[in-house]
Amino acid sequence: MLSFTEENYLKAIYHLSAGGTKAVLTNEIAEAMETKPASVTDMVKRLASKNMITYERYYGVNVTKPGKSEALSIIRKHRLWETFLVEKLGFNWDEVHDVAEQLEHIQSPLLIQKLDEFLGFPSVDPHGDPIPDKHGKFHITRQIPIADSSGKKTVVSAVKDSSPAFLQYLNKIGVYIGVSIQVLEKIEFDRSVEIMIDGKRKLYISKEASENILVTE
Amino acid sequence: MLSFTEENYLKAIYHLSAGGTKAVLTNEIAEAMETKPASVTDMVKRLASKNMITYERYYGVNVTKPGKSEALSIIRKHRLWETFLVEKLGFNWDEVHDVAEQLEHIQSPLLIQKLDEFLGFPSVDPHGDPIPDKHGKFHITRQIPIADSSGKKTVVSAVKDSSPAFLQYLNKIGVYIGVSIQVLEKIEFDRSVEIMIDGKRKLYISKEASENILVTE
DNA sequence: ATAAAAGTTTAGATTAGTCTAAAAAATAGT
DNA sequence: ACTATTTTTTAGACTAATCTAAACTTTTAT
Ligand SMILES: [Mn+2]
Ligand SMILES: [Mn+2]
Ligand SMILES: [Mn+2]
Ligand SMILES: [Mn+2]
Repeated sequence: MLSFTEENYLKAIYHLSAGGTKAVLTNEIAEAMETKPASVTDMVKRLASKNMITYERYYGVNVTKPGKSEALSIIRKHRLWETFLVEKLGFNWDEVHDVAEQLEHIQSPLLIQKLDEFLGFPSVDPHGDPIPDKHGKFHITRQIPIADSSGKKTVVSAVKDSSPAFLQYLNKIGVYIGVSIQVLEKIEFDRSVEIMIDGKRKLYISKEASENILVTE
Repeated sequence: MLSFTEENYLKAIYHLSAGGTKAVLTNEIAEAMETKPASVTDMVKRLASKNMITYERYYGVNVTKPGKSEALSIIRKHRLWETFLVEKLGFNWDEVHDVAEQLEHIQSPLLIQKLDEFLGFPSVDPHGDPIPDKHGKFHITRQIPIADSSGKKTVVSAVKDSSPAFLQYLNKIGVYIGVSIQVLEKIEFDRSVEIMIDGKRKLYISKEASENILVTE
């Protein structure tokens, strides 16, 4: 049984490890968790003693198999709750993250099973992120930033940055999951991109914005 | 901002004070919270310093106006979540309490507003308990144990004990909120009661059981 | 009225999670 | 190869929430 705080650390570590594929450093964790490195050292020892990660002094941590499974369960809950908030309660996609950060810690397998069923076993959350199934499996669809797309008409399938600030900007310019989008021109000077949204609105977006709007290749 | 633990203490104190009407003793709180009296003394000092209760040494605590409002908000959340679990996710009424104990601590006024709306602004939870509105107001319908009812046909409107053990027994004998019920005879020997359920099933229930099945007078 | 019992509080310790400051190890630069 | 910088760890302290054991009030019973 992990505590609330341990769950948050483990999830952050899992994300930083790119799905458990690489070692994660103390300072990275401290930055992600907005705590001090000294606190991280304490916590990684605790998580290591619970076999969620392996820890080697001065080197970093790796997520173990049980750690991955635990992290995926938390991510599953987070994304199911986000889906519930948008699909059933009528939240906007920029309002759900903080509430889901709380809801993801509720302990009840029955609740998650019933919620999943109630939502019709969704495979992606409101930001286009995949929802792991109860065994931690999910489809990794190749998603690329629009700037790297071919220039043909495609469809927005996810956003990389889910911060309210970015999502609210997307609301303003009419970009959402499922909208048609086409890259008309890439400006060499500042790497900004001219796009056509929904086949009718033309506008320029910054390099940063373009890197956070993803389409399926 | 109260912590998770402070919220639980405050709610217990509010319930023990019968809605904020009487003083509550240290040992009562310790028993309700399954902690030791020494821990309660510490906690009531904290809650008093946050103006949720007033505390007088060796005498007990009283819930303040802001304390009542806070407690009612937690109770509102608890009962809305229980209603959600039963009405929308298909939980049985004996499965919801422990999950609601967790969900009641989620902090998001928007969430509760939207949940209330999604549920159609319910006024009672799955156990017949009233749900306070956003201002903490609720209807106190006079509910009495069936044994004290007139002997005419009435309708079960609430249960006093919401423990899984009791609710599962009620499931077994076919008693639920809204079922028709009639007291046929009160046995003098052990105060057990013969009842007619749904106009067709006759059976005996114990004094204890009869005291926990409530009808509207 | 005094002693015994019951109830409550204080004192001191423990654990989780955090911090600052200092020490130690790893890395980079000359 | 040696020094300087960066990164990480340790040591020691703090708060919230808990406990046990001892001390103190209040209540009850003779
Ligand atoms: Mn999120
Ligand atoms: Mn998301
Ligand atoms: Mn309940
Ligand atoms: Mn209830």
